Amino acid sequence: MAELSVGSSSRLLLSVRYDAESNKAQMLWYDLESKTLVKELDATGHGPYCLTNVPPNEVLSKNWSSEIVVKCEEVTKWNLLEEKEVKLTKVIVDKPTDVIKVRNQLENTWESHIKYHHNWIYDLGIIPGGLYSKTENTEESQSTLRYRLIHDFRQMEARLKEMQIPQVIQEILERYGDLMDNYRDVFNQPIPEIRCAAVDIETKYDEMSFPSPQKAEYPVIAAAMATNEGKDVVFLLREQEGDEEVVKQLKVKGSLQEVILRYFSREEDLLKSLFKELNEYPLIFTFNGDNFDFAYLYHRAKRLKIDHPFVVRGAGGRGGREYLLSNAVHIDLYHFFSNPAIKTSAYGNAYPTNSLDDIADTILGERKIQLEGRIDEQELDALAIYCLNDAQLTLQLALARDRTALQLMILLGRICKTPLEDLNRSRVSSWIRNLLYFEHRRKNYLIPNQRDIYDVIGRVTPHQAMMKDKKFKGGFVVEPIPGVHFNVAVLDFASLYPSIISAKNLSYETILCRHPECVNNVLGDTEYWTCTRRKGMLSNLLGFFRDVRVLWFKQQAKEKDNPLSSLYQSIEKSLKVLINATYGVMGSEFFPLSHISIADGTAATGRWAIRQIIGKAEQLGVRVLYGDTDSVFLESPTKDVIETLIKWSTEHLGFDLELEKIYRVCILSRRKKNYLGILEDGSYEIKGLLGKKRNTPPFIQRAFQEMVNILTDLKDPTMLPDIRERIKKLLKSYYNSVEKRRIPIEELAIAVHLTKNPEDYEMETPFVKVAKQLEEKFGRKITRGMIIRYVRTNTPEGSMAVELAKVEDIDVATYKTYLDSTFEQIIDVLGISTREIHGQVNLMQFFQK
DNA sequence: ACCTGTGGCGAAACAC
DNA sequence: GTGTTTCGCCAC
Repeated sequence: MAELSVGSSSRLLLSVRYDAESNKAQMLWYDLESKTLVKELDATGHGPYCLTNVPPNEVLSKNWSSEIVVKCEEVTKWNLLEEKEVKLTKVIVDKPTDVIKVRNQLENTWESHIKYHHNWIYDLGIIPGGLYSKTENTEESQSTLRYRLIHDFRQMEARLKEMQIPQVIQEILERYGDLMDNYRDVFNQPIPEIRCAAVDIETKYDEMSFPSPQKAEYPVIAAAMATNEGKDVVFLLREQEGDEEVVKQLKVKGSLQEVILRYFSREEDLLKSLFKELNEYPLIFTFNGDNFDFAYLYHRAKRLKIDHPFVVRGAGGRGGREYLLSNAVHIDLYHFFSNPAIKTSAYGNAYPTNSLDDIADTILGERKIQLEGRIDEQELDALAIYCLNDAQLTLQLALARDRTALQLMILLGRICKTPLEDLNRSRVSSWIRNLLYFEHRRKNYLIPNQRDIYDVIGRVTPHQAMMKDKKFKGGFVVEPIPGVHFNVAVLDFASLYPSIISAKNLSYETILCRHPECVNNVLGDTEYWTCTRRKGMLSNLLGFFRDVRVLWFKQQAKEKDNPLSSLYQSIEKSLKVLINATYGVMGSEFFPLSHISIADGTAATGRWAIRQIIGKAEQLGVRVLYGDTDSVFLESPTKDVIETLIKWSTEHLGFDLELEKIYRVCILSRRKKNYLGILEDGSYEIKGLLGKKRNTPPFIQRAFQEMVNILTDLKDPTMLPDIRERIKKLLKSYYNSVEKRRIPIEELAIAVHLTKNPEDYEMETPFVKVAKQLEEKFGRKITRGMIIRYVRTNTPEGSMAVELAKVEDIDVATYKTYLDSTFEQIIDVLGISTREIHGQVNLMQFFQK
């Protein structure tokens, strides 16, 4: 990254907040020269406001309880829904909370629900995470920001010239000229090195319960700070001796590391020293700091009556509080890594739980240190190593693989105009909302209330009778043709839903529009139509993101010698996250800029498209064996057929169909969303089958794996009898092991991820019973997010926690039925019955005799 | 205050 | 007994 040119007078906008003390928006800059945090208050005189259709004099003549209305201004906005200019009153108030008071007094208000610091960003057109430099001209600084975005797309432009094939980009530029102009600043700014640190603490605790951050009744015994400057500090409580700082070589992760150890006899001094050190770094990472470490430190400091560096935001409750730092930006990586959009789109759902241990294992290949005995009874060195290791893992999570996580956060922040502090704590719907709000403000469009959208479009009844607790119908799943199929081609539509939204011009202001001529522009065979007169904002943005990602960033990211490769990989991933989530948020009742018809119409068009392909394939004489939402599985199609289908799709449907893969062997059971596909090179894909699920006992997973290994030898139908015999033999030995109780307890464990606290379940399932048993027996609080491991037993309760059960307790019959159902999904297709394995003859053999 | 969606399978409890 | 509901986990 060093070669990227950024002047030393540049600053990176780490975050924007509302500062209650000054009643102003506050910028938190990272100064590239001094490498420190610089705070700056808004100097443009911007104030909180909302819009209303009540005329200014009427607003002013209302009997406001105090001096909350500063002034009223007439403003003109474009109403996208109504397609007309509207004159509104901008009611400017003193404090952000006054907006609520105004909203409660006036019948119609707009934009009153937007957080003040977000509103400030939209109004000033600021890019959070962007690189800025101070402007020379201070004349204009009274009313505008004193910074200018650094335009640094020289690299990209040079590259375009060098390649001499800018046609693709040229096409994008022409189609999305306005967006391209506005987003290339966002896409082409480098991400400079930022000084940062990660923090972790340990406390004393009670026999019975996990330390409560709100009570903070036990002393902090250790804190560790790992930095990206090679400086690691551990703060330790050592009551008997005097305070001391030593530099010591400690063995962390198998290697000797130089660590600064600070010993304190008083906890107050430990905390003061930690807080002072926290001030030295502009960017601080924690793993679960909002829910534990920083919450604990905050309450502990209050209890001990010492100054603390925290700024607490949020009301508490289920959403929890946010513990910001007054002189740094606090990023809680737990929020980021547990965010479903990040988890699935950026990390491919790779980590099994959202614990530091599992995420570190998946991303870094390293785990937490396993301690023997209680944390608060360790030798001081062992405690220091344990605590420091957690802090180092946290830092590595943010910085590993070319700073992937940090880059993703900064880029998503830039694209979605969301400050880092908010981005890392909020979900994808907030990001997309902020992005769309910013675009509205940029174009002077009125941001509608959700009610306005429903008033104008009307309350359509989603397309067909719905299943209960579903708002609309989703994808179409083809009834599979069970059997062992050879040479199966899988064709699928490239990002179908985003393509539909883009190609069919779906957006809240274009769907079911009121122009008479648009009524004929229907979506597939649905009742919906979209506008032919104007381009929808959502559709345009999504199309732009998709095209620029596929045509530019994905291509460029592949080139290893490209200095922008790492940045472009992160941009490509950021765009993927947003593209993948857009259809989902459109179907969410909480998303303010949506109407149910957008999601319903998208899914309906998807069903139409896949049915068209199925019809065409059959017309070409090819059997469709299976398909799900955007894919079709074709039985031994010729190259010609595949090419014809792909061409036909582009020409007649307007969607790109692709040959995804060819399975040498594809085993389809009678179940949907369950199959095994073996590719030409012998690698395979298991989808949906029980043998792959995380809550299947390990020994069954292993047995299933062995069966799959046998199946990968399968090349043609003549080999089936041999394969059958090998599988029968394998399964018999597994049933035998279960019967003889030769499987270790650990291998029999069923692992279930709790989605609620045990007391909140309506049904007393085995895992709920076990969770409650564990709470009673060990006095350990079991909470949502934890994993319960249990085995099925002969005891009256029917199940037992793994750590309590013995081999004799195991209910052999239950495990045999588990084996049955896991294997039945594959073997009945092969012509083997479970009864046959159990030593009984099946019907076919009976008649053959 | 916060929150992407629907379709589908299997285990087990619950309702009758 | 059966049918329905709740729950977790997965496909897309």
